[in-house]
Order: sequence, then C-alpha cells, then structure tokens
Amino acid sequence: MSVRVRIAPSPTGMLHVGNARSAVFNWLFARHHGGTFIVRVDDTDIARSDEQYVTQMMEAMRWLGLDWDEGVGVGGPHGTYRQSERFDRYREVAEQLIADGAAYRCFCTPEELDDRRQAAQAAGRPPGYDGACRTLGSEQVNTRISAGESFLVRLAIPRPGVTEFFDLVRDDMRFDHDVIDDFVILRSDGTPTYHLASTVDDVDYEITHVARGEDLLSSTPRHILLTQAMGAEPVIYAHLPLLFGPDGKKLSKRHGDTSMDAYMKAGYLPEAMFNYMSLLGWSYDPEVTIYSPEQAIEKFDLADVSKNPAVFDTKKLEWMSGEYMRELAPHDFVARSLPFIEVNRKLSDDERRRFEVIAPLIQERVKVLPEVVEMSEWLFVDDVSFDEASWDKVMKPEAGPVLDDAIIRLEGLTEWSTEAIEGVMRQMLEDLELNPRKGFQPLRVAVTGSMISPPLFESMEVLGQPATVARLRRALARFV
RNA sequence: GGCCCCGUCGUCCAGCGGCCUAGGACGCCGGCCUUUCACGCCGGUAACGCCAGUUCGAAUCUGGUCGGGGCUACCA
Repeated sequence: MSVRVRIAPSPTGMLHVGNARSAVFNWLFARHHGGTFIVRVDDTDIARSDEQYVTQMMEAMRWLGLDWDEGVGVGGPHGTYRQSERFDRYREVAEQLIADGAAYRCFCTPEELDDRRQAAQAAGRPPGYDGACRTLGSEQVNTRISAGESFLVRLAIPRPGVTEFFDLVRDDMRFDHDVIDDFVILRSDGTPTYHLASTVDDVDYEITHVARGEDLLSSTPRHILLTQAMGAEPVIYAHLPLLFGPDGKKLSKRHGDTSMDAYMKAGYLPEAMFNYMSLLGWSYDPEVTIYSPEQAIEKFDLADVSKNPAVFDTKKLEWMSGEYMRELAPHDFVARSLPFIEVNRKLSDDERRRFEVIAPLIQERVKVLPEVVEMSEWLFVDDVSFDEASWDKVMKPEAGPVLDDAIIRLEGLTEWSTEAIEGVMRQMLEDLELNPRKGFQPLRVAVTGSMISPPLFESMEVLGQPATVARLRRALARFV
C-alpha cells in the first residue's frame, strides 16, 4: 500500500508555524516512502475562511520548498480538495450513519445543553453530552422533524467500549468510551463539524497516515470511531509534539510572529527555515545540524519523532539562515537581496552594477535579507545619513586631521583601486603615526555612515573617487 | 475537576541497561585573527525534576511524586 498523507490547514489566517512544521514532516514522510503528499483546505468554517489565505498558505509552502502531488492548486482525482464544496457528501455520510444506527438526531437546544452542562459540572459529573436524544424512537423523531424542530446529528459512541490504537510516536494509546461523549458531526444548519469533514475526507481520499499536532490526540478516538462507523479502515496516526514559545507555553500570537508569512518578510532564507523546522522534534544525525532536504528525506521516519514539545527559538534559526546565506552563489545572493533593496525604488543599472561588486562582501556578514539593505544603503544615496552612535564614537579630535589628510591623498590618486587606496591610506597611517582603528574608523563612518560596514577600501572603490572624496569633505565640514 | 501527553545543558536534539567522569548544535563567556562588523579558529560554561524499587550495574525499566502542556464547543 502506497503512503498517502495530507496537510489540511484551515484558511482562517496565515499559515501557522505549527502547521508548517506538520507540513514539513508529512512531506518528508511522503517523499521518503515515495508516497503522495496532499494539500487539502479545511474550510468548513465558511464565515472565517478567506480565499486570500489559501493563496498565501500555498505561497508559504512553496517558499519552504514543499511541493504536493494532489490538492488545492494542483488538482487530482478527488475534486477540488476543499471541504466547502463537499457539504453534500458530508450530509450524505451523516444520513447513512443515522440509517445504520451509528448516529442520531438531537433536538436539544443550545440553552438546554448549556444548562445541563453546568448542572453536570456542578454535580461533579462529566460535562459532555448526556445522550438525552439517543433513545428517541423513530416516531418521536419524525413528529419533531415535521413539527419543524431544528436538530443536529451526533455520533452514537458504542457503550460500554474502549478504543485502542497504535500511534507512531506515542505507541499504544487507549481511551475508555466513558470519556467520549456523543459529539456533534452535523450542525443544525446542515454543515459538518471538523471531526466529520476531516474524517470523511481522510477516508474518501484514501489517506494512509495522519501526522498532526498533539492537540488532536484526545480527539483521535472520535475519528477512529467515525471511520469505523463508515465501514472504513482507520489511518495510522502520528501525533507530533507541540511547538512552544520561549516561555514554555503553547506558541501563540503573544510570542511574536507565529505565521510563516512573517518569517518570509523578515528575510530568513527558506532553506534555513526548512532545515530548522525539521529539527523541531526530529534529528538527522547526532553530529549533523545542517543538511539538505534530500538528505532529510533519506533518513526521515515518523517513528523517530520525539515525544516532547519543542520551543521555537529564533536564535538558532537566525544562525542557520546566516550559514545558508554564505553558501549562496553570488548571483543568487544578489537576486534574493534585490526585492528587499528595491522595495521603495528600483536600482539604476549603474547602482545595480556597484551592488553586485560589493555584494559578496555583504553576503558573508548578514543572516537575514533586510540586513543587506542596512549594509548597502550608503551605496544608493547622495548624502549618507550618519549613525549618531557611530559618529560620536569615532569622530574624536584626532579624526579631523585624518579626514583632512585622507582627502588630499585620495584626491591625488590616479589609479582608483582597492589596492591603490589601501596603499596610500596605510602610508597616511604611518605618516600620522596612527593605528588602523584611529585612522580608518573615521573614514568608514564618513563614507558609509556607520561603524558597521563592508571593508573600507573596497567600499571606497565601488563608490568611486569623486563620491568618496565628497563624503570625506562633508564629514569634515560636519566635524568642525 | 475528568481524560490524555510530556519531563536530559537557557534552547533544539543524541542517548533506547554497562561504550556516560552524558555527546553535538544554537546561545552565552574568554582568547586568537582583524581597518569596523561579521566569518573562521581555539577554549570554557551548563542538564539526566524528585523519591523509591528492579538489577552486579539505570539518564535508560517499574511505581509514586512534583512540574509543564493538551483536550474537555453546534472552533478547527
């Protein structure tokens, strides 16, 4: 039997990092087994779902390097892969289950339910549905339907009973039916709940393995019972450890960015993001941290996934992004940087050429793409803006003569190359009896505006002689 | 409250009865390199939650305890 797995995000927001991690694991599992990876949209909640999120989620997954064989955006033998277009099918299943006696109509109103739930809790009994409508005879049911009473459909959990299953990451699981109430599968408005829609899809799409967050672990017996009621064979489950924030609580908005979108915009390299995420709950090799998707595919197994929750810590992601950054081919680095540099203004051909020259020196200094902008800004402006902290630190009294002297020497240079500039500047150091720090830092700030910049002489060369001298003059003028 | 899951350095992982005076990576600290910042290199810091039990021997098995988390909707 060929492996068929899916990721089923609900388009009520951007792709959450937790879902992205599930997607990575499912993808890895599918690719390892030469199986099929499916992307389905769980949009039963029509009110909160939005088409733009579907587009953004697909974008985020492609950005991560994931591709899928069936599903939204690519099609396949199972229709649109959107639950919103399968409501008839879910209703059909619900009706069949009623006919089979596996499910029943419930006429209890929300108010009644609420009252009884509170009463039960007050009395120390489980708050779940009490099964009041489970024993209704067919005549009663029919009369109430004809009377126009609204109803919903609940699954009749076999009682007494126990559901046992094997979880690929948690091993043997066992739930007594006492703790599972007759949950709703079809709402009074005829729409399916998550449990129904998701389970029916898994059955219809012939899913073989479901790897999802541990938050669904306690719902699993419901899904198994539903599957069995449909006369189908349950999938094999793997419940992945949850992702936490730095405070050890479930990852949520207040921990900062929880959507993939934010990390794309923050300029992390997708290769790093993929690599990092694959490390959350799994490891490629005790001694190896950086590896390619192909290598991961080769070794990945859901059975090796760790049971404990993982803290999503961007420190390591940042480091990793820097690692991948330095591995980029120079032209690739330029290509990836440009969108960030050109957000406000397109570069001229000349500016672009200069950027390409200095790019390799910037490449080895940044971890995320927006840093490229900071570090190259001085190249694209007429007048650099000075970073005040940098200015104050290096523009000490002895900086005046340095600027003054540098202007004269650089102006007199007939060959404008890094080597020539460095030669004449080092000579200046000797003549002025200054160390590099004292002698060069003022020049750096004068030329790039900041103490943090690419190497000085290369920067001067790319900038050109007139501009370099002009900047030194401007700094000197500001200095006095 | 009930049910369920989890518990190794600050963080992510390795460890599946002796190879562990617990290994790697990030972070952090110190040093080297150096025109800044990075990179790179060298060194260091730091953990088996606790208590019993099983065993010749436990981070590894069992029980308890404490701690953290999840679920408990006509939300997904």
